[in-house]
This record gives sequence, structure tokens and C-alpha cells, in this order.
Amino acid sequence: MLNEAVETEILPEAGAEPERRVRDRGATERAILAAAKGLLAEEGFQNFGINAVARRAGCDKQLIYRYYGGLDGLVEAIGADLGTWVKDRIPEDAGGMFMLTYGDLMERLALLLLDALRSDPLMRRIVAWEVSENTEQVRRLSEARSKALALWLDRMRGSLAPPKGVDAAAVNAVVIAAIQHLVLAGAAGGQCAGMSLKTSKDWEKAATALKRLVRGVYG
Amino acid sequence: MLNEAVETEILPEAGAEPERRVRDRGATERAILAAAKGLLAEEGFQNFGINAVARRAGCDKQLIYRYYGGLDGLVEAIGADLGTWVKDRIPEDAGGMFMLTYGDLMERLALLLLDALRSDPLMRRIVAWEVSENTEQVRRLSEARSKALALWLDRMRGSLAPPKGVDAAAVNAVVIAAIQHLVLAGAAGGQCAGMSLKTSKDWEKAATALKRLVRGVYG
DNA sequence: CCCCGCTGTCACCAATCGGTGAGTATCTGG
DNA sequence: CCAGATACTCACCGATTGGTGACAGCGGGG
Repeated sequence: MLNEAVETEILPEAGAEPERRVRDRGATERAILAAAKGLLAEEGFQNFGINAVARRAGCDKQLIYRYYGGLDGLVEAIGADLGTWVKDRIPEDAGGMFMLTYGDLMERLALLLLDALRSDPLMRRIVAWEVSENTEQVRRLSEARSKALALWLDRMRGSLAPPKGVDAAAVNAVVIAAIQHLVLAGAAGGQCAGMSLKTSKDWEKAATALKRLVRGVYG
Repeated sequence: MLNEAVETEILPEAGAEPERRVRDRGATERAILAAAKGLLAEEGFQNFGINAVARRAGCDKQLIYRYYGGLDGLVEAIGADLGTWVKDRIPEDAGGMFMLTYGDLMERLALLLLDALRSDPLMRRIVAWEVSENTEQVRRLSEARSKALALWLDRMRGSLAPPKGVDAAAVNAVVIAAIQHLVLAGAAGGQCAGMSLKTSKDWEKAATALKRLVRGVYG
């Protein structure tokens, strides 16, 4: 389909010593993991395979089998890595939210999640993967992502209780669904249901609509 | 990745005449198109290729090149077929909606779209494809689906005007995004953001939350 | 010092992929 | 009845895939 695979350019220096690889298992493992994450983020799950990862990592695929037990283990390692996502995404002013109403909080969280997803290609690719396949690999990744997201929401929510009379869990899930799909559609095709999602002005419109929906429920 | 391709079982009848295929180009073309749609709906876009379609259609892949000009043309034909989607999805009681408020209408449309998508595996796969890739193939399909959806919404809306003061287009796009992601996530993994999406009771909860969001904006 | 284990490389496998050229079978009009 | 168009099949191509077994080079502990 898409041909023209770029020739890897790790040819040894013509004259000097051939850039001997240091024998460092840890570094190699990290290189493989980084290659896998980068490949997934940049190319998507379509061309995500042993050969591609090894090519990008600049090592033999055999090492992936040895160190991670194959692609499955590698994907699992990516999932484990996703746990660190939370730490990077908790703004320092989280303490300042204690006095907000639940509506304020959810509006804020919605916009934060929107931006976070929009600026995280790896996470986007994983979400897209989740809704496209249902293999064991994807399930593991999905679980890790789900946990990270839940933890993040929990940390951000603090001790604020949702209002009575509404199924906040369901409403929030629907809001999150909207956010995820908007980001995916925007990144993939630049639009969603007729609404353009390219310029930052487009995204402001989307964010406004999102706010309106959240405010409509939580006041 | 996923191996164990099922052996096609179209071996000729052992004793009798070998189930001679009638030479009927029209029928073959239809068989190919049906095979493509069925394959896409059941297996997803991952293993969607010339060989797989030809295998399922029970003919040689050469015919796909001849009749459709390759996979691209075949995908385009699927897109053209999507235009018929609208006709099947307009309930006969559409006339009864003229007197509704915009909020009533959008709530209704949201639930209708939710059910329609939920019961249409092909459309689901296409939506998933749209957010996963950005090839020419997908763009064509996406455009066709977008048109069909817009046409459907237009037909359903009739002459009802949206309320002033809200960016109805943006709000509706967000609602549609939520619907699409809910359906995709439910079909793929049975849950979304912690909300289970398996039983019909689960879906009722989701629908209720959706209604609440729509009502919150449009009253 | 030498040997063994660890790290990394290479060659090869069967299977499948998209794509093509050439051939066979059937039907039809003269 | 024959010729040519049409419908269809088959065999093959190079490339790429996931996966494995054998081997080379270096380093540290006996």
C-alpha cells in the first residue's frame, strides 16, 4: 500500500571506526521501548509490527523477542509506561480547585482533557486502536489507559461530590466520549460531523460547545 | 499477527458437476461489492485487502481490478452505496415532528442516531476507520458518510430552526461525536471511561445521560 | 588465562501481501 | 460453424511479514 519505506540511515562512518554499538542491555531495552512508542504515535497501529519497531530501534528483532517476549510483551510495557501519564498531567494549581462547584470542576476537567489528548499523539493512537480492534494486546493497553484516566480524574476531583439526581458517572462518560472522538476526528480528518477542527478558532468553538453541554447539566 | 486464516470451503462437489459458476458480470460485481461490505463490517479494516475480498467473493482478485479498478475503486463503490443509508433510516413518522421544539427534535435525533449506529456494523467500522487513518480511501468513504449523515439530519430536522444564542452546529457536532465514540467503544471493548456498555440497561443509562446533556442545552 | 554467558547479528523459513500477464472457457453475432 | 468478444482462472512476481536457529564478539568470574 504505502511503499517507499525510508532507508534507515545508520550506515557506519565511512572512514572512522564503524560507530560500534555499546553492549548495554538497559539502553537497548529503552531504545526499543522508545522506538515502539514513537512508531505507534507517529505511524499508528496499522504498520505497528516487530520488523518496524526493530528497524526504528536500529537493532535486530530477535532482541525484542528476548527482552520483551515479542510484540505482546512490548505492548504491555507501553501500557505500564502509561501509568506515568498521570504525573505529567496534574497541574500544580490542582489545590486551587477545592472551592469550586462540581460544574466548575467538570468544565475545567473537560477542557484539560481535551487539550491533554490533543497534544498527546501516542494517547490518541491508543484510543483509536481501542475502538478499532479487540485483541488481547489492545485490551491490555486499554485497561492501562483506562486506569490512568480514572486515576487522573480522581486526583483532580479531590473530595468534591457530584450533585444528586444525575448519574454523574454516565454523564461524564458521555462527555469524555465526546472529547475523545472530537480529538480523534480532528487529528485524523480535520473535522467532525460537519464542524471543522483545524484552526485554534475551530477548537475554541468546540470547547465552547462542550462547556455549554457540561454547564447545561451541572449548572 | 492474527494467523489461522480460515480455509475457504468452496471446494467443488466431489462427485457431481463442480457447481459451475454462471457467467454473469453483474452478479459477480454485486458479489464482490457484497463481499467487500461484509468483510469490512465483520472483520474491520485491518484485514481488508484485495486477496481477502476476492477470497470471500469466491472469485479471482483480477476481477476486482477489472470491474472496480482495484481496492480504491471498490471502496469508492462502497461509499456510493452509503448514499442509500439515508433512505432506510428515515422513520415514517418523521412528519409527526413538525410541532416539536428544537430540544425535542435533537433529543430524538440523538437517540435515533445512537440506535442506528449501534445496529449498523459496517457504518461503525467506517467511523472507526475514519479516526484511525487518513488515506485517500478513507477520505472518500468519510466524505460519503458525512454527506449521508448531513442529508439524514437535514431530512429529519425539516424546517425547524435552532434557538438563537447557541452555536447549534457545534453543539450538535459534539453530541454526534459523543454518540459515535460511545457506540465504537461499546462495540469494541464494551465500555467507555469506566461506564459499561454491554447490556441494554447499560445503554439506557448512556441514552439517559445523553438526553440530559441535550436537554441541558436546548431545554 | 580460558571458558562461559550475555549481547547482538545474520540468514533463512513459510506465509501472505498487492499486482500483472497470459491463458482458458463460454457466449454471441455474422 | 466459426471468429471474436467477454467472463473468468491460473501461475507467477517481488516485497514484506512474523518467527527461529545458528553464530560472532565481548566481558567477567573461576
